[in-house]
Amino acid sequence: MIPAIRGTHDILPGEIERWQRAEQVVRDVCERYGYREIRTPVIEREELFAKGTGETTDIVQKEMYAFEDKGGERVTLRPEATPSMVRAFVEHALEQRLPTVKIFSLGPMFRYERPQKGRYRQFHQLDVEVFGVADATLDAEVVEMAAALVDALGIDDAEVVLNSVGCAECRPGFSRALLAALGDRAADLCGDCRRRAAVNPLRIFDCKVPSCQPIVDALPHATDYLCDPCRSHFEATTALLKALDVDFRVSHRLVRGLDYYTRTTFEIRGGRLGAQNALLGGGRYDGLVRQLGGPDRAGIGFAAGMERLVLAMPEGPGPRAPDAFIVALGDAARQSAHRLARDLRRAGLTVLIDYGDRSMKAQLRRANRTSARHVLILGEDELARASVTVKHMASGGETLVGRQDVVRMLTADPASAEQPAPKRGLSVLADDEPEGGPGDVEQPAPKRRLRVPDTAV
RNA sequence: GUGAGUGUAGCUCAAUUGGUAGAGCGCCGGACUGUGGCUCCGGAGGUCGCGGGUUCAAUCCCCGUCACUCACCCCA
Repeated sequence: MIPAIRGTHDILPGEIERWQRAEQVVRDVCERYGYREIRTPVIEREELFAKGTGETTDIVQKEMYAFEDKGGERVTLRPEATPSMVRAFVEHALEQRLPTVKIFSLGPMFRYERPQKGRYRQFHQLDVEVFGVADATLDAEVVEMAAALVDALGIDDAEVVLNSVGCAECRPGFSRALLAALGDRAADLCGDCRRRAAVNPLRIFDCKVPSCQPIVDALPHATDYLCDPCRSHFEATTALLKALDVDFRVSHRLVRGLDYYTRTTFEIRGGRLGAQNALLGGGRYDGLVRQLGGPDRAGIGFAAGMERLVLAMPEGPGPRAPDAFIVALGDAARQSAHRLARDLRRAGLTVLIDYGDRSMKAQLRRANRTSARHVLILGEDELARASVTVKHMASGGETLVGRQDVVRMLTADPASAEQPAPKRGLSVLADDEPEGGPGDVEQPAPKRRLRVPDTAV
């Protein structure tokens, strides 16, 4: 056997249903907030992340799948989405095409890290970005949307954490204040923290080493060192968030690991996730577009870890039960059975059938395992009478139905009659008959509701 | 990159103080010549992660290695 690459994983039937549910919710929420989907390549120039994500970050320094391609180009599998989104925004002048540039993307990211719970080498992110809007009302809306997303996924033990890390004007002052406050206690910090103090003092707040905690607790807070514009931006953000009834906690210890963040940063943390408890994280990055060679435009967004969202989501329904399972007995019946399957499928039903010459018992056992609502038995008797035995699995009841009436009988069940609108493009052959087939005693489970696209703008 | 724990049937796990392995679930079949789910009976399925060492003999002991899990780190 050739096993999967470390840190990658297959999403199998049984688990994929959760993913599909998560992706559906994600798309719905994004659409409701006015975001348009874009898809960017998983491979980019290495330079994009060196400049975008930041040369000093661990992501760029040691986690990228970077290599030289056959043309001698330095390329890399993307470790995160934001720089690609910025690139696409600039490269296609999206601000000329969209009224407001609110875009989202869903796809795999790659980081060479040691796998653990909620962390993989190939993982998937939802990425949400807005370009060209500097106003604090957007900061609040983005955070509120992130909270709404988590809520819509049914994750109820999540916590919104907020902070402001200032801007290019005021952050250097804060860094100096940090170092000053540290003073000679810097020597008592752990090795990592001493390294952070030299490279990126803000990250000292991230430390979990117990011996560092008293020192870190005594450090000044970023929000006390904001310049006037940053302060009022933060105040406006928190005020609107309160007005929007978003529960959040301001934590001066929330510092994000990427270099480009300015002003608002936030994170949503969830339970049952182990150490990697950040469901999503993001913030404002007003200098990034320009830094990547674009116009001077504000930016804000967040990325959510799909694996983590799926992990934190409550259990949902399993796969949809098939409408029918066809049992064919004998070679003569088998061809007819496949024609019946085709006709029912054309009418929009989910229909399964067994293959090969298996006993009736074996076929029924398989039918039972698929939770099919009906079993359609087609043997020599039925063939001779041009009919089909329709067995309702839940009750065990059977009726002999004329071959030409089977489609109508199964499509006319009361549950699907409740939803007359859907099945776009499928009903070519189906409902040319009047409603209400032959008296149908069966009471099948209701069909899953089809989603009606929200066309409101 | 560091640390700890774990690798035995498709899945969840036993056992052997060193004598080459079992259960439950699942799968296939039978009891029921064309009727599932329950029950009973039978069957298939294992390089005991991989490599080396010690030994008459290793799934068990030793060394190495790989993988998985969790944590550090980092981050979604």
